[in-house]
Amino acid sequence: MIDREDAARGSNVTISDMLCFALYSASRAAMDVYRPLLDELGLTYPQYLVMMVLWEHETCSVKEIGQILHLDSGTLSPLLKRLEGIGFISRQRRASDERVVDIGLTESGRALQTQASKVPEQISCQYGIEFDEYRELLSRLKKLTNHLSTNS
Amino acid sequence: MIDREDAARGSNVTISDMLCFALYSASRAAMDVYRPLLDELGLTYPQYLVMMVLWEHETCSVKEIGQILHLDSGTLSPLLKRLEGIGFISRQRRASDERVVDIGLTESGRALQTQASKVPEQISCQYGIEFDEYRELLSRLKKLTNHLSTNS
DNA sequence: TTGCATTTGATTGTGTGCTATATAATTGTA
DNA sequence: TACAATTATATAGCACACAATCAAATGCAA
Repeated sequence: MIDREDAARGSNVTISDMLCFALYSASRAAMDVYRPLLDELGLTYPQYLVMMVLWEHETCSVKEIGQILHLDSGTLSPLLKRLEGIGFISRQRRASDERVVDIGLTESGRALQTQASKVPEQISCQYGIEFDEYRELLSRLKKLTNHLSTNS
Repeated sequence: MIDREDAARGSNVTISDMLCFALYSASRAAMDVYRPLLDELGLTYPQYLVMMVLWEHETCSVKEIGQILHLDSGTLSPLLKRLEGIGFISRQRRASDERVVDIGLTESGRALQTQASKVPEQISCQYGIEFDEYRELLSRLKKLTNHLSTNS
């Protein structure tokens, strides 16, 4: 927990001291690195995330995708519609439970994985950090996110 | 730099391995913690950031705010207009260089700082990490952002 | 002095991401 | 069996965030 004294000097906290702002900036900077590579695939970053989920799982419900990516249906429904419109996914109601919409890959969507498989290696050399540090940072971020998401 | 072998197995990279996704999730989780507190101030998170800049600097040009927050004028212009509409800031063209718009605080905007000064202390106990770790993470994130922003 | 290059901010269009709400379907309880 | 509670998804509205473009103003070189 942050030092009580530091917190007490709340009005002296500047933007540089804010972990939230550092996360916000780092997140956008990382997405900036992805953007040109994803532009070549015809995807935005959130669309790429959904494709990553489907390349890994082949088929998911909207709810499952939402749980994996921490996105709610208000965000996912229009996003999935756009991906369907582009032709990378298919959407269909589950016969056994018509509340559920199953999301699957089309042939185009599957084929895109070949090109997309180059993205991680293209990205990895741009982070400029050693693999150990990458793993350490990844681990701390996951822990932080889990904590923030469950302690509200 | 990430291990070449790991990068070569690019198609085996899952979302859990992605630093970018970890940043994206952590950023949104952190903003989720701010939201109820900022709702009480009548501010969104990006608006709060702008107010933080102005509480620190009193007056800034649009360009300066953009540089501090890494936001461009396409994002800032409507955001500042909304803050002006709420009555927390004023906008006015600089007489000596009419390309520049100076952003200042109104009395309401200044007064808001008193309430807002409680936010950091309210937030700090929710991160669930020791102060040393907070500082360490902050430092690594800044380094990463600087690296990503300058090596493209 | 003039004209081109550059800078600053604004606008438009698009894609999220969040909140609130609506609709339809399933589950659970009396 | 019937109805209330719950679940899943979709829609609407709003606030960004980015790209592209435009207009106005300033700076600089010839």
